[in-house]
Amino acid sequence: MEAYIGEDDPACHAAPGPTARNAVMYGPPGHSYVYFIYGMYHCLNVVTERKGFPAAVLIRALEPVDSVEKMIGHSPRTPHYLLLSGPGRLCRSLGLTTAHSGLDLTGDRLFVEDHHETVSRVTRTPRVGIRKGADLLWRFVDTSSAVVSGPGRRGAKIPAQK
DNA sequence: CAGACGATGCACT
DNA sequence: GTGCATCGTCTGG
Repeated sequence: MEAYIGEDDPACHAAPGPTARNAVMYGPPGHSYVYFIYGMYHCLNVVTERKGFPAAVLIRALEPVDSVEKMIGHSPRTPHYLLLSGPGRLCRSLGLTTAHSGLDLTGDRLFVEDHHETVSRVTRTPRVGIRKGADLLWRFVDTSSAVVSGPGRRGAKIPAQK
């Protein structure tokens, strides 16, 4: 995941100030922010800060635990171990679009569950795919999960699918 | 209203 | 390693 924090973060969608697109980032935390990029991909974010302060974390990868067949249906040509690896693929495999933006993630349409799992090791790296703000180490990788997303992650090792 | 560009992924060399 | 697909959003006129 990657953090995008406030109007002072040059890579944050809220850097230009409030617009129609980033409005949800100014809303209450715990809500989804899905945006459309490069004419063909969507990216999923979670709004993290209080209402009025624009910040969110971009979800770059998740570990598939269920409904893998459905994901394959959305991404027929994607190798199974990469279904949720990469923000664009992740949204495509889950069928997420801008129609899923602004949803309460404690609701029942799109939500986050607490399974009381802990991450043993987290590595900080520069954020991927941006020009501005590239010096900030605001990308956080679960080192225990070998699925690593983003350009230049060549040779990333993938854990066995369950 | 036109033009530039991007928090990407994938095919191809 | 390079290039391209493809379009919503923002900026400037």
